[in-house]
Amino acid sequence: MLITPSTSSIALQAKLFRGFADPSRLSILEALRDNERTVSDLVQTTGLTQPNVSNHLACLRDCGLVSLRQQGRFAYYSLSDDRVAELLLLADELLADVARGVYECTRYNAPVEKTNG
Amino acid sequence: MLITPSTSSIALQAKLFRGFADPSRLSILEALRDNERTVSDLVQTTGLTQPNVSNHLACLRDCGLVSLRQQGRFAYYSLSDDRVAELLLLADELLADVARGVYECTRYNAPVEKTNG
DNA sequence: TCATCATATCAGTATATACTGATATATAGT
DNA sequence: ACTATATATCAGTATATACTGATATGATGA
Repeated sequence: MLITPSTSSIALQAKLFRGFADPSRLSILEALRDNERTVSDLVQTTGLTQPNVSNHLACLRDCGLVSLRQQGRFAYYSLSDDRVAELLLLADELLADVARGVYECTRYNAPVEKTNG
Repeated sequence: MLITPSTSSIALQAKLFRGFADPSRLSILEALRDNERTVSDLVQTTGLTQPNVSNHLACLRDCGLVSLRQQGRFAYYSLSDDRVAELLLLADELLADVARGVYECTRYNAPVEKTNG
């Protein structure tokens, strides 16, 4: 896209939203909504592989959405800011009204989800 | 990722956030924040090509983030819900505090931006 | 030191998707 | 009907990135 004076802040915002724009990262964020969790906690909760969870956590951390508290062998992750949960909540509410539209949005599908086999 | 009872709502939310998670779509949403706009308006404002703008608008519309009012040859687009603007605002505020982290997030780059040439 | 556990990182692959250029559709004016 | 204008759609390409399996790192305990 064209580069304008305000482009960089737009790009930043897009990056921020990309933190939320993936089912795996979202399920991690959801799991962190009430409690801090270890990586293996999150692996159990989300069903993702451990490297995958770690990778998403690194992204979320780089982007400032989650914080890390290291204790011995364990890495405790938590939401870094109340507004992360607020954004999730607001999205929930918006979704309640536009859900039908989102359901029918076939233009950009979520990544294909593999069933066992 | 693993499919659980709550997966589908997570997937929906991820789709919703993907509407916001692209610089081009964000600049369109920003342009719509105060006024409804025609497609060619948006082409001018964003510097994107017309097919590209139309494509993003179709996505945003399918996902319920923008509304269309057709009038003759012109298509007037606007934000479909106040909460879309609210989400943008909340992200702005969050960004103000985590901007440094987002800047340094090299894990997932924004799509390469082409300069003239 | 050796084994185990928790987590992070790496290489490679497959897929999703943002973009362009060409073209189709539709409306308005002459 | 013809032209111009506004927008949508299509085919094709390039890139970003989510994922897996293997491996590295680092802490704990025997």
